[in-house]
This record gives sequence, structure tokens and C-alpha cells, in this order.
Amino acid sequence: MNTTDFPARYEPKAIEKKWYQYWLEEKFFTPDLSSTKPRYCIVIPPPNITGVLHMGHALNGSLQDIMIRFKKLQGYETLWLPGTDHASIATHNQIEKRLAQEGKTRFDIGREEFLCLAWAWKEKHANIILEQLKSLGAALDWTRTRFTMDEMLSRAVREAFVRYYEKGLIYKAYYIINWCPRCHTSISDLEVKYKESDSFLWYIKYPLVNTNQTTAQKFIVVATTRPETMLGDTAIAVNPTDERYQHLIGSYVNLPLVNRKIPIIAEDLVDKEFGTGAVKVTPAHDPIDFEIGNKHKLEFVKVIDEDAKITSQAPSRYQGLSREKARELIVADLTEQGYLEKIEPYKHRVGRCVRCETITEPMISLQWFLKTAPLAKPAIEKVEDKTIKFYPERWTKVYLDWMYNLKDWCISRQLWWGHRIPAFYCDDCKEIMVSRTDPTECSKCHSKNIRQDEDVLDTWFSSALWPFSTLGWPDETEDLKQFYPTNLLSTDPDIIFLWVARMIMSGLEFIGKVPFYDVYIHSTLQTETGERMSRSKGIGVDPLILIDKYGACALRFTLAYLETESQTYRFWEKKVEIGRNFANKIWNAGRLIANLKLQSQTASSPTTSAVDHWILTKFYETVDIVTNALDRYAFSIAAQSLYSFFWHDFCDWYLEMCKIRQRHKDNSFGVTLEKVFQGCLVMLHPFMPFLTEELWHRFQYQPTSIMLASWPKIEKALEDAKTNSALVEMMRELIVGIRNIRAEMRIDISKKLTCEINTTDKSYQDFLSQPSIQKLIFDLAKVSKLDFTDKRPFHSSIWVAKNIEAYIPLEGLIDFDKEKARIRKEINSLQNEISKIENLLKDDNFLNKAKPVVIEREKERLQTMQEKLNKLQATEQALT
RNA sequence: GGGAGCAUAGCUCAGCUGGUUCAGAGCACCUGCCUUACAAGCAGGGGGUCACUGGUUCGAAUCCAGUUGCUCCCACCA
Repeated sequence: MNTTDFPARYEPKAIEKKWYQYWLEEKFFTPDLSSTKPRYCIVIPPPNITGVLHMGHALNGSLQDIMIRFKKLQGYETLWLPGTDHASIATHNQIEKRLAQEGKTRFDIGREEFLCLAWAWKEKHANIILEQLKSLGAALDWTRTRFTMDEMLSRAVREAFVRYYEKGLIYKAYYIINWCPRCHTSISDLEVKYKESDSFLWYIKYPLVNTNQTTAQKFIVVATTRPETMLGDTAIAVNPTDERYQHLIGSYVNLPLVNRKIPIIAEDLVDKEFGTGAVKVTPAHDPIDFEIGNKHKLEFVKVIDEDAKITSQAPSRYQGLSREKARELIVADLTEQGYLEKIEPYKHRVGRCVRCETITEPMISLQWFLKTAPLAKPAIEKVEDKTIKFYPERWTKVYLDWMYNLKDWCISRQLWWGHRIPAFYCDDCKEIMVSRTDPTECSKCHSKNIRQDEDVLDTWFSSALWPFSTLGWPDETEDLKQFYPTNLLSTDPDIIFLWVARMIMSGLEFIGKVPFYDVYIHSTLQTETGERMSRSKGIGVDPLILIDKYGACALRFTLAYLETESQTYRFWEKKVEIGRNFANKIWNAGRLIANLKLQSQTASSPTTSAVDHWILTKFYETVDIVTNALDRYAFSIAAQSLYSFFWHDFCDWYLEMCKIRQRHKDNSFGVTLEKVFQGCLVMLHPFMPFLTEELWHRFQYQPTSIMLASWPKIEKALEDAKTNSALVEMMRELIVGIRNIRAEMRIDISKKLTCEINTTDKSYQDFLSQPSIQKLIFDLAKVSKLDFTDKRPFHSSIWVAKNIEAYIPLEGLIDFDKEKARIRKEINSLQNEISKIENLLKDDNFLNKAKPVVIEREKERLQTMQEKLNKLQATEQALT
């Protein structure tokens, strides 16, 4: 290897493009369908074609890529399938925003032209986000890129619709739905977000119609947050147990401004405590009122239309007014006519469309629905019996709670961009046809006078089929056979209901098998101040800028390093330095190893020293931790354990020792060093794919790409490896102790120290007597001599282990008072500890109830500490 | 109204089954080092009643209950 082109800093830019291209050319992302390896598959949550890569994508993409690469290294045939979502309503929004700039709406240009614009948008934008995923290093199989409106997937959508319909699960009905007057479509409950805002409660007096009742009461007062809906009132409801109103149940009031006679009904849903205890019922414009209306067979009067304007059902005075104008006028009229009792300030939650923030309007509407009860049952079972597991586990409850309260799903949208509902109507005989292919005539009366339903399906209808529509369903494709059920679905908590639940339901319905076994719900990213990141609101950081500045490896590693089980975590630019610095460290370890190799080519005798045993022991511990952690999606644990092993054990100690060994012509470390280094690169590869591939090639390791390497296996430790490893740990204690004294006493490194070792431990003494070990100590601790005779007094002592103590003669080097103070401090804290343990060991309760192992451990601790104390006291004496 | 998460060093967070890997890491700070892999580094150091109050236990950052504060999700209080 040529070291001249091995710069001292890791520069990611130069290499990332190169390796991604290489992986593509080698087709490493495309699975071999003929291989005998077990299969591992993830289907990506398809990003919207309206989006650009944000931190959430970067996080989720990194995590999925880590799993894919990890499994590939473990010997699985892997598939990570990419794709995009047509995002019906979101795309509408984008295009309509542009139209609005020209002062147009979609209705001005019509369906055909609008769809042209939408496809053009798709062509232009769908690839942007996919390209951005490439810069992250994502090992996605681009030969299988899907789009929810591809012919293949559209066929799946149609098949699913027809099957549901034939099974009687899809029906068309008048129901109360959320309407967005801006998007001009129905939207689901999950697409409405409620925000508290300052408003008022209007108390309106409804005059009682003359009845037989002998009562002085002339009015019944109701409180409402939406006075304009009174135009559609068809009843007043009171709680049947409410003594104030019991006698009025069954009588009528006259609706002010409208002059309609409406009944007073009894209804349990009414809260006696709220407002006046009487409530106006507007079945066409309120979900609860709708329910009440159905129950009591009330009239449904729709007074607000799809543009949020007052309809012709209302008195002409209000017709055509906007909701807001109507409210003003109605309140004014009520006041004038004496029907308004009072107005109170009130905090009220107003529903807004998640897409465009427009205030939504609950209204009765003819829509298509999917019956969910029969679908929910197996979907609940498969989670309860742990066929599907949520990680972190707490999300299981969130899922189940929702599934147990599932309502029918409104699947029709009054939009154009999307899968058009495959229902056809005969204008002559009113027959409804739902079929896999477009009919040319009415199946009943053979009339040619047929037309297709104008609506499209909710975006999530096609998303719900994603895990198998992407694999070729309804055909029995090889992909479907080999990769379904998929292994992992990784996503954010926002779409557990919108998407995860629906995939489980449709997977079980159409394939009879769960769509995935594990659901990983990642943390929500927040900014430095704890704000939720939102690309559209410009809150947070741009992952592309971070990749450009720090490299994809640095970003990926950092994201994984911070991804704990916590529900949220805060992230800002500086955090990426964790990954960048670590990447640089790995890079430089590579540089050093390259140098060591160059020099060691001449002499190499493959004996394994204690130091090698030690690093191997630590290495295998790390392999174990990382493997287990990744298998349970504990990304942070895996990343932290790699970080700390590589940096603080491998670099800080082992490589430093290798340098010294080589200086003394001992090149026996070569085999171990390469083994550990290679193993680390492989384990780091899922986190830092580009950097590890680069180093792999620089070292010309086999196989030719690190993507083809094998995950390190834990080898059985040699008998003496464990004891050797423990001895090296003690040597580290000794070295740290000496360094400590040096730093505290301000002894310059030019002053060589002597280290006296007083020990009864023969094996340690033998160990320290080895010239090779002594050389390490001399060099790492800057000591010139190890002496096994005890020649105090003027020493500083180092406690190494039980029976082992080292002394540094300090005559002429330090201030004795200072040293005495240091020792005194140590003695005090030791005495403190000792008396604590002594008390504990005198406690009968403890002795009776604690586990024997614990008692033994405490006793041993006590003994050790006492021994240490004695030594310290002796030293103190000697110093006096 | 229901549910979830969080509260540990100045900051961001680890701490999985209670007892030395139990008080940790990184950043920041202080001291000393450009020791030919790395100053994006090396060797050291200071700094925390583990939110509060009770309880369980021989023993609690860890388990339980309650309180306070922050964040999020769900829900039909007009």
C-alpha cells in the first residue's frame, strides 16, 4: 500500500460516490433468488413524491440500512425494496398551490389536465428523494423500485377493492365524515388535528312551543360553540335523568330564525354538567349529533356545503354565506330578536386539515367505507400472540387500544390523483358494477350508458397493500414466495394507525400471513430546544447538508448512537461530530496499521502474547454485545459498544502496545491485530458502509468487498486466555496508577521513575518479569525500572489488586506534605467504606436474607480493603 | 377524560433482571502534552442528595404509590 495517498484526515466526499457506484455495478443490493441462504426482507416506508429527504427519513433509512447490511453479513439473502407513494392529497396540495399562484383551482382546468400535471410532478419529483437516499448509502434494490400508482400496484389495489366488495366488506353509505373545504374532499379522522383556540360559548334561547304542560317556562337555553349550525338543528337533547328538563321531554321548541318545530329528546350522551345541560342537535354537521340523529330517527338538514357555505336548505337570508359570515349574521340576528342569552369566552379545540390547516367541516356525505371489524380481529390476535412484535414493546398497547376501538374506514376521496374507485353506475337501471376490468356495458340491462365513480381511494388504501403489492401480488411471484412475510417494518410512531395497522389487516386478509414479524418504532427527532423537527416548517437540520459536511458515515453512526428506546431525542449539527470524530479515528487506526504492516513484513513470528489474548477476549465480548443488541434493535447499545471497544481498548491500548512491540522487534501481533481490525470493520460496516469499504479495499482484504464478508464469530477462548487477559487488565491498572501519580505530582516525563512491586501473587510477578511486558510498562508509563523489592519509605503507592501493590520512590521528586495529604484522603475514604461493610456484615437481616454470593462478595471486599488500608497506613507512617 | 414518555454532571443522554462494570459516556471546563495514526488527537482532573414525598426491601437511581414540572398520542364534553 502506498501511504502517501493516505491522508491524515478522513475525507468522505471523495470516496462515498465511488463506492455506491461500485456496489451498484456489483449488484450487491439485488438478491440472488437461487441462493440457499435464509431470506431477510425490509420494504421501505414509501416516501411521498412531494417530499425531500428530512431527518426522519435519514434516521429511519439509516436504521433499516443497518439491519439490512447486518443481516447480509450474517449470511442472509437480503432485499430492501424501495419505492414512493403517490400521496394523493399531499400531491393535490402541491399542485393546487401552484395553480393558485395563477389564480386557478383544479376545477378550472379539469380532471384530465390536472392528472397530466400530477404525472409530470411525479416524473420530476419521485426520484429526488430516492437519489437522496443513495447519498445516505442505502442498500436498496433499485431494480425493484415501486410506485403506488404503477400498473402492477394499481392492479393490486383494484384486486383488493373487488375482493373486499365481493365479500361485502366495502359499502357505500351516508355518514358523517370530515370534510376539508380547501382540499375539497373527505378526510379521515386521523387527518384532522385539533388545536385549542380562544372562542366563545353562545347561549341561545329556543322558545318552547305551546304544549299541554302547565309551565311558566318559555324557553330552553342551549350552549353552542358553533351558532351557525343552528340552521340545521333538528332536535334539542337533554339527559333523561336531568330533573330540570325531564318534564319537557317529548315537547317541542321552535327553531329561531328558521321557524322549524323540533322535538326535545332524551339522550344519555348529554352531559348534565356542561353548559345548560341542554344541547342542540345538528345531525348533519356533528359526529355525536349524527349518532343521536340516527338513534332517534331525526331529520338530517345539511346547511353547510362542500365549499363551507350555507346551503339552500337554510333561510334565503343566509344562503351562500361563508361559515364565518353566517355566524356573524346569525349572532347579530339572534341578538336583535332576543334569542341570545349570553356569550362566554371559551377555549375550544378546532379541527384542522393536517395537509392545509383549513378548518374542517364535519358533514354528512355519501362515501365508500370499509368494514373493519372482521379485519381487525385477526390483526389483533397476531399481535397478542406475538407473531408480530413491536419494538420498543410499549407500542403494542398503543396499537391494540386503537384496534379495539376501530371504526369503519372511509376510503373514498373526492380527489383526482389516485386510484379511481372501480365502481361503475348504469344511468339507466341504476345498477352498480364493481369488477376487475372496466365494463363496457351494464351487466344487467346492457345499456352503454355507464360511468365510473368519480372518487379516488384514500392514499392509505394502496399503502396498506404495500408489503405484498410491491412483491407482485396478486400474482404468485417468486418475490412474494421468497420474501413474504417480510422481517421488519421500521417507521415512526405517527403512522401506527394510518399505516401499520392497515397493512397488518390487509396482509392477513389477502395472503393469510402477517406482512412482517417485527415492527420497530423509532424515536421522534427534536431540535436542541426540544421542538419537534418539521421540514415543512423549517424546524431542524437538513440531512443533506450534514452528509455534505460530515459524510454519510458520520451522520449514520451518530443517529444510531443516539437512537435509544426513548420516545424522543434531541439532535443538532454538533452531534454529528460524534460520528465524524469516530470515523476519523477509525481512518487513522487504519493509517497506523498500514504503517505497522509495512514494517512487519520482514519479521513475523506468530506467537500469541498475553496482550493478544486480552484484546481478543475484549473483542469477542464486543461481538457478543453488538450482535445481541442489533437483533433486538438496540442501536445505541450496539454503536456505543463498538465505539468504546474500538477507541478505548483497541486504539488507546492495543495499538499503542503494538507500536512498542514493533519498536522492540516483536512482530508477533500481526495475526491478532488484523483479525480484530477486520472484525471491527465488518461490525462497523452496517453503521459506516463507505468508510469500511474504503479501508477494506486499501488493505486488500478478502473477499473483495466488505459487503461479502462474514459477521465475526465468537471463537472458543484458549484456556489461558482468560487468566492472561486478567493479568493485562492488572497491568493497565498499574500503568494508569503510575500516570496518575505523575500527573498529580507534576513529574515531567523526562524524569524516569522506578516502580517497586510488592506482591505475593506469583503469577503476576512472573507476568511482570517478562521482558516484553516490562517494555510495555516502561514505555506506556515512562518508568525506567521495575523492582521487586520493597524499599519504602519515600514512595507513592499504587493499589493494583489484592496482594499487589506498587510503589514509586519519590525522594527528591515531590512535596511530601502533598503526598501525605493524598494518602490521608484515601485512608479516610477507605475507612469509611470499611465501616460500612463491617456494619453490613454484622446485620443479621442481611446475613439471613441476602444471597450467599452477595455475602461472600462483601466479605471478600472487606478483606481486600483492609489489606489496602494496612498498606496505606504503613506508607503514611513511613512518610512521617 | 384515557394512555405514553421524560426529569441523573453546566449541556445532551446511557444506566435492560434491585447488591463494584452503580453513580457512567460524549460535549463543555481545568492541567500537561504538536509522544512521526489521529489536536476531529493523547495523558490526567474537577463536577451529581440520580425531580419531590412516602412505601416495599437486609439493601433502591433501579420496584410500587402519590406529588410537581415538561413533551407527545388518543378521545363524542356541545
